Amino acid sequence: MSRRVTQQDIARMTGVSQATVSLVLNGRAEGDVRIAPETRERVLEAIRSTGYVADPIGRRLAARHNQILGVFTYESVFPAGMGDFYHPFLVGIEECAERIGCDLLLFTSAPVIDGRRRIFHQDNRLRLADGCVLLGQWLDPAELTRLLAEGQPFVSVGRRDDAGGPVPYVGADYPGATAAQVRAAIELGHQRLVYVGEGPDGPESHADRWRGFSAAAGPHGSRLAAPDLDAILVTDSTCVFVEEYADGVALAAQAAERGLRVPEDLSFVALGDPTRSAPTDLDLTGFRIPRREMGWQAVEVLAAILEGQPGEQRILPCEPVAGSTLAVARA
Amino acid sequence: MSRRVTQQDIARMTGVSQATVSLVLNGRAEGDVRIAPETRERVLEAIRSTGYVADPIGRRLAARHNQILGVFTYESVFPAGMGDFYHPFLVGIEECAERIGCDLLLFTSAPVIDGRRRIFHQDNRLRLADGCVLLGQWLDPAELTRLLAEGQPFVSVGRRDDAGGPVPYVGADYPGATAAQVRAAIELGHQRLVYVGEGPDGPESHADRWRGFSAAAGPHGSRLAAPDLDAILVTDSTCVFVEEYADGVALAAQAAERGLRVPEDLSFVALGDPTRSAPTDLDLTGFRIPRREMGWQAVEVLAAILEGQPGEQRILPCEPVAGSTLAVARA
DNA sequence: CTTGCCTGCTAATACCTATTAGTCCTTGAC
DNA sequence: GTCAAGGACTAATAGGTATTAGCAGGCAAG
Repeated sequence: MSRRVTQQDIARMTGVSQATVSLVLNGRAEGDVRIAPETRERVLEAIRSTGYVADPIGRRLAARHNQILGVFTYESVFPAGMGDFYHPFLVGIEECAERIGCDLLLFTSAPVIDGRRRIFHQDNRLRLADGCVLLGQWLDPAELTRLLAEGQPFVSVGRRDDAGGPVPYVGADYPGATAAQVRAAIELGHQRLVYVGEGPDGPESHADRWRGFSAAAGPHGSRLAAPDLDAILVTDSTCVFVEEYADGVALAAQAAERGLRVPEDLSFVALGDPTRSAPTDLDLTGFRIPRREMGWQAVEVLAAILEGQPGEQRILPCEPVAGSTLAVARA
Repeated sequence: MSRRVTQQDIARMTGVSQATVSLVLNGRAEGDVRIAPETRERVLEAIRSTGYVADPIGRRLAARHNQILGVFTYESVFPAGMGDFYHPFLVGIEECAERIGCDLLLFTSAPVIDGRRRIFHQDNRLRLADGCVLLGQWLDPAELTRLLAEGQPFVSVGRRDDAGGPVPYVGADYPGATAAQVRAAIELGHQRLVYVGEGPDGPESHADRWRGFSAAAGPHGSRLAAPDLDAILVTDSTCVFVEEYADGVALAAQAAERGLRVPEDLSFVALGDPTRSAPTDLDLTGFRIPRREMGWQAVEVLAAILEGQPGEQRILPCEPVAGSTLAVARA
């Protein structure tokens, strides 16, 4: 359990200074500082024989960066109950981090207050990482504002409204993807469309879907906050657009129970992948969120920020899913 | 983008020394060092107004620990192809880390050489964390030996053979769980049992299964390295024990194609959960690896090591799964 | 012999916090 | 008036690395 080997030790062993060891290690022999080849060899030999490796902490302290990217999630990082919705994001994040040679720090220690994690608290550890990726449906605007103000390098996965300035993000084109689905429905003859979900009252991702829906549906569209089949039937709609995949599954099942055929009597479109697990063999029409790609690109954008470039805002397209729950409107 | 606030800044603002700021922050006013309440208040006020938070790097350098646990996996941390076999371990690790207030550092940057990650390489970053959890079917014994020799605090998820000393681990009772399945089969009248897999030639987890199998089956048991149905039929066995769940699924399908009824003509027992994804509606008899619990307890053991206690070796029981592929032996 | 330049290195410092030894001041006891 | 006993701090240091300014010695040109 002997003390760890340091540059100082190597220096003493080879009769040079600690600075020389550092220089040899970093191959900084080009330019203004020179090391004689035989000295270099002696030092390298000592390093080899002791198995010395630089302490990343010291490195970080001196160099001000340490190739660590933080990942902050407002829910559990490894989702148990969320139907693995976040998993693909993490896969993308990991892949890109690996490619650029960064480690990932999961802020699991952030205390959970009122059911969600908080970034800022008395023992804020964000600075441990060079920068960080934020993941979650809803991010506290106050915390975003503060991150921005402090110049903390970060990127949000998912579009965010300005928070005292533009927020760097990699989002999905919910408005475009939603509008495309609405147009498809209209072309199939649907005259009355209903949107089920929080829409403008929800987080950005929900508001975006609603924007796309209302722009494309115009006067043909209406909205219900709760997944209530009776209320839907009252609107006399023929096509239901659900924010939450699981709501779609549940509503379709209810409709079937009442003798309505899906999709002949009532069509369903899901605006994205399931965030809650929804065991079913129903294959809802809708679109796929490019989650892995979003994770990957978020790291890409973060890396660019860390190199001094301005924070980007990217929107990625969603891939349509044909599914089996959208049909020609009933007569 | 101003420089980060340090204790020095707070000290200058309030006209005290950096040491005083540190003392106030750490509430060390008890015992031998005292701070006047009004000074304390001034400092706290400055901290509040600037939003100062301690830099974890400085902390780590000075205090020698930083509440970070490393997670090293020989494969991807977020498994894409592994059928999510590792996911439950990570869930357990995260839960326990959260409980004890630690962050998790995923060593995604470790370079992949010959298809697997290496712990030791020119830029070893293990020291970044207080200790680390090792995850993977096969861990390089040379690396384990070195970790042990260097006194690096670590815990393996999964039993490991000694590597120049006992390795701290949290493993599953594969011998016991396997033996129980064998005894169950024997009680159902099976006379010839065959084990399909690497067994003694594989990693510890496979060798353990084989040990349990051969001890319980005695002369009734034999082993085949490859999942080859013809070879199995040649042995005239009535019950097949597969190391890999996916092999069991494939073999059962082949058997069915040849007109053999499963389990009436041929029984199958899977020795653990699927490591490769195996889409099927077949519910193999066997046992469940307590993966979440193993992850959780690994962190527990690591935490104990970090507090100076000796590294433990724990073996957790596996829960039997009744399934539908084990029946009374054919006459 | 001076000047200047080059080579090969080292001393010093910065980075940020935690801890310990010690200093200065006030107050109370004798 | 002296001494002791706290109280309230601060100075100094450690911890490991990267960087920069600078120094000693040798050599060539003038």
